[in-house]
Amino acid sequence: MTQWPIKKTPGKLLYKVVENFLQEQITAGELAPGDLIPSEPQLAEYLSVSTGTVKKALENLVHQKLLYRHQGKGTYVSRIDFNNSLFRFFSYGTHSGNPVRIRKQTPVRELAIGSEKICQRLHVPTGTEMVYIERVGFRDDKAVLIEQCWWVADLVRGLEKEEVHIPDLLYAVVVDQFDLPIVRSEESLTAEIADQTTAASLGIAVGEPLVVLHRLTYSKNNLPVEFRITRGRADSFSYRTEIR
Amino acid sequence: MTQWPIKKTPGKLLYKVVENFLQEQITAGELAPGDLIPSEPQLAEYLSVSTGTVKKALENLVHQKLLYRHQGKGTYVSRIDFNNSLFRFFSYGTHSGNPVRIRKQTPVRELAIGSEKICQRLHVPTGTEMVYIERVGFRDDKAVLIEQCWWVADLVRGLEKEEVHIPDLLYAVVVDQFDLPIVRSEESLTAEIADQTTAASLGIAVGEPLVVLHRLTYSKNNLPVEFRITRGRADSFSYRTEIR
DNA sequence: TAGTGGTCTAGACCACTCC
DNA sequence: GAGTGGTCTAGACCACTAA
Repeated sequence: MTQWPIKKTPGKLLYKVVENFLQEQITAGELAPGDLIPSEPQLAEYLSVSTGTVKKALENLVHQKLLYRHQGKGTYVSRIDFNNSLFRFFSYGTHSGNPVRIRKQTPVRELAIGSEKICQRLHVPTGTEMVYIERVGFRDDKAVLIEQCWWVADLVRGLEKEEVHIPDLLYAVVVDQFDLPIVRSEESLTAEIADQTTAASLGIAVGEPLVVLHRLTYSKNNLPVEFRITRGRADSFSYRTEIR
Repeated sequence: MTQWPIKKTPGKLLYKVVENFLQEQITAGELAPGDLIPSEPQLAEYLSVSTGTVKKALENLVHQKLLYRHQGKGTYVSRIDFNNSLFRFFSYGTHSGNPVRIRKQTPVRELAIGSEKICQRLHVPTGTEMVYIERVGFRDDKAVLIEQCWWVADLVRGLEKEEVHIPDLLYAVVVDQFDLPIVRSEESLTAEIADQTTAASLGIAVGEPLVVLHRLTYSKNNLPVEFRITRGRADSFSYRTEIR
């Protein structure tokens, strides 16, 4: 974080002012995921408020998962955690609820022109060039899910090339090799039945139920960078919540 | 709340002691949904801690949605809110995201013996008597979802009778007529394809995708009282979240 | 007007981390 | 030992609600 512009209170809540200030720094990319932010007394000094007010603001941001804190170390900007994806509710065999490792292959990676629908999702003009990636997830050598990913090509030039190794977590490459910080994702879940090609890839019958996850991933400044559709067998999916 | 046993600090966090104390009062039913609890200074006095500590405990419980507060009035025990059900992500026609009113009919209500599976879910011996209720949900005179409900018969004697009017929210009857407070529910979501009977009831083809919701509802003292399976058309369901 | 929760401050003391 | 966040206290002041 370059410099800390001192905000004063107009008629707003002080702790909200502190929250908004930090939130803007984060979404704008001034504070990047993993960064250490100034300590409570420092923030209090800079912003001319008491440490109690800073503490309240930080507690709220921690609750929103934008920050995390370590006693004795400091306060850090959170990294996105894809373990929070709805897709971790696929168990694929064991219903124990324990996380299951899915090995991934990448049979298709190529440059392509984005369809109207895909381009709309990514907020780019229809016909924009994309890197299209298709991945298959295996558990115990059995294909259990299929991902289709569209990346805005200008942001990840060369991702389509065979030389670039893609690990299980695709986002790791993008962050490391293309300097494209991944900040957050929006997901939506629904159900479909398997069509001919999906069924063939997953080794199931046409008409079997699938759980379908749409994911739109953003970089800093709310810039959409990837749209992804993941389809998996429904028979081992269950998402749990509690109502109060 | 009858009497307030004064808790002292062993070596635990004070605000956790206050939280646990209130939480126990609530799950045990000493404090019922809708009740007004003592004020901050009163709790601080009774429990021999500062108001700041009480405030922190209450804030945590508010965040857990066990309590809610009104400035100038007081702090209350929350009532369960079924609008938080995963099922409100059915839109049935409009994808606007606005809540849509589903009118309900109750074609089947009878006493029945619970199957092994149902009884296990409700933690009662296999063969326990149940009130079985089947409901159909309509939107614009089109059947869009089907609910099957199993209630432990001993807790709702007479619910199977035609004389008992059942409104759209079944739980209202149970709370009002049978003095059975509803405290919380656990839900799990998955997908299936429509079988013969379900397809017939919903007026769709066999093999169409369904979203299936299992719900286990509890009264006070963590007593399971109802198990429910709801099936609805998948084509207008989508559940959204955000990852950070 | 009295009582409630909501905001904000000031400061003591502790536990943890790093040097 | 210095710096960090975590807990706990004490109290001032404000905004809202009710009688």
